[in-house]
Amino acid sequence: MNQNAQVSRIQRGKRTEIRRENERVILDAAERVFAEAGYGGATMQLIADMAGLPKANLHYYFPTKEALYRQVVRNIFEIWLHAADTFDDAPGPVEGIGGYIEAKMEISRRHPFGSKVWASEVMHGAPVIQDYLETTLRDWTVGRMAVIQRWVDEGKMAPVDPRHLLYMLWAMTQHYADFGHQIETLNGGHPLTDAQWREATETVKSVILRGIGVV
Amino acid sequence: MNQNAQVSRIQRGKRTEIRRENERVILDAAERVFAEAGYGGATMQLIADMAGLPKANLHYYFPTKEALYRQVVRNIFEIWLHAADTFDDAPGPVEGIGGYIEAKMEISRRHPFGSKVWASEVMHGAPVIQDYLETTLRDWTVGRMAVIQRWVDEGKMAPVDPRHLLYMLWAMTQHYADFGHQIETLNGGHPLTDAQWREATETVKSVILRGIGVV
DNA sequence: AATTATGTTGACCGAATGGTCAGGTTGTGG
DNA sequence: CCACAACCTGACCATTCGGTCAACATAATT
Repeated sequence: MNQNAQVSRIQRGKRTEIRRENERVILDAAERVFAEAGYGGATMQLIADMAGLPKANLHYYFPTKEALYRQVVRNIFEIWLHAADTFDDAPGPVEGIGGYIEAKMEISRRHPFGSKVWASEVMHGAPVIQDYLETTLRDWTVGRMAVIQRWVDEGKMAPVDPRHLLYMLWAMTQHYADFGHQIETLNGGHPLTDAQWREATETVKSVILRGIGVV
Repeated sequence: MNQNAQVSRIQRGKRTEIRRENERVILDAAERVFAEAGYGGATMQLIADMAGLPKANLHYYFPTKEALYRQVVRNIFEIWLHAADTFDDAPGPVEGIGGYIEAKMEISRRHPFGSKVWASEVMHGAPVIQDYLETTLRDWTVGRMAVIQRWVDEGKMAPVDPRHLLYMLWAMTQHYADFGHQIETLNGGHPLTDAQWREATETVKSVILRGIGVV
């Protein structure tokens, strides 16, 4: 019975499980190495070492360095998009934008490597995910801009350009991940504590919400 | 006489002039290539091609790739620091912070490559300019935080955490350089026009200044 | 138990990269 | 005009990198 319980919970064939686990380990290691060294600076050997696997094994699961990188970037992009769920059902800018800031700050904290990979990719001209920018991200942006514009029209917030407001939100929240090293250095070399993260989030929220004329 | 005029204006010895000019050309090309490809992705050959010089000539002026990179980063850092001159003699937050935003937005526009190199360097853990972060930047930051805190104490602005306010300013202004490609893509593939840059600057300024309780 | 499909890995390869160097050219000071 | 110094560069080298492959090990299937 013990065996059955295990099988039904996790093991749907050991093969699939091995594959799932190895892909996860490799992707985690790759995300970190790509973030710390950049695409050009990252080597398959380094990723392999961090994953605890021989290099040839990486090429068994991901045919090329670019394919591996592509998968890492797409994973981040998914997380990134879902942060906007808070936007959709919000009755007004206080909950919508305030919640979005909180969600994105949380992502910066939980996924600093992914955020850096994304930033690096965009900074280098988005060679891999240009199509995503032109389709998914574009649609997403247009949709949220419409929501913000509606709030403006309904007098729920000051008449702020929705596009640049979105850019400001992205910039500030991602800054805490992408420039985390600089922030840490200016914090005496220590990572931000729980309280400091809360402080940062609250400061951003209060300045922005007051800045768009709510509260 | 024509010869004398030229000599007195630019040529203080042709040798020094050649050196100055070549170093400038190399540094410009390097800044661009490092920004677009990252440190690891940049090659001396690529920089040489962009500078229109043979690769061996680069090594004559800059012994190693790292030395060249180091010089590029330091040049950016200098520009970056000078943007805060507006801070010093300002009577209050409207002029001080408003002027700082304008100055940094202008830098993002004029030196997009440099900004990206800086961002890349910090994102990768500042391997080259860590000492600068710990000394120059730290002192700079402490100084400006004091100015902001004084404005708060004098009741000239809302009680906003100076440190996080500075981070917000850096984040938003640099975003327009570092994520310029994303912004351009979302702008239909066209670079921001003069009017759009003004719009961006004004939006950032108005939201922030209102957000810190002035105007 | 035998056969097949999937996973594993050390050894290897061609290409590219950072850097060197010898032998040249050009400017400069005497 | 000469000699020295600064500048220039094609050819070259050692190293490293992404990627391949053959041989092997393990799991699934019949």
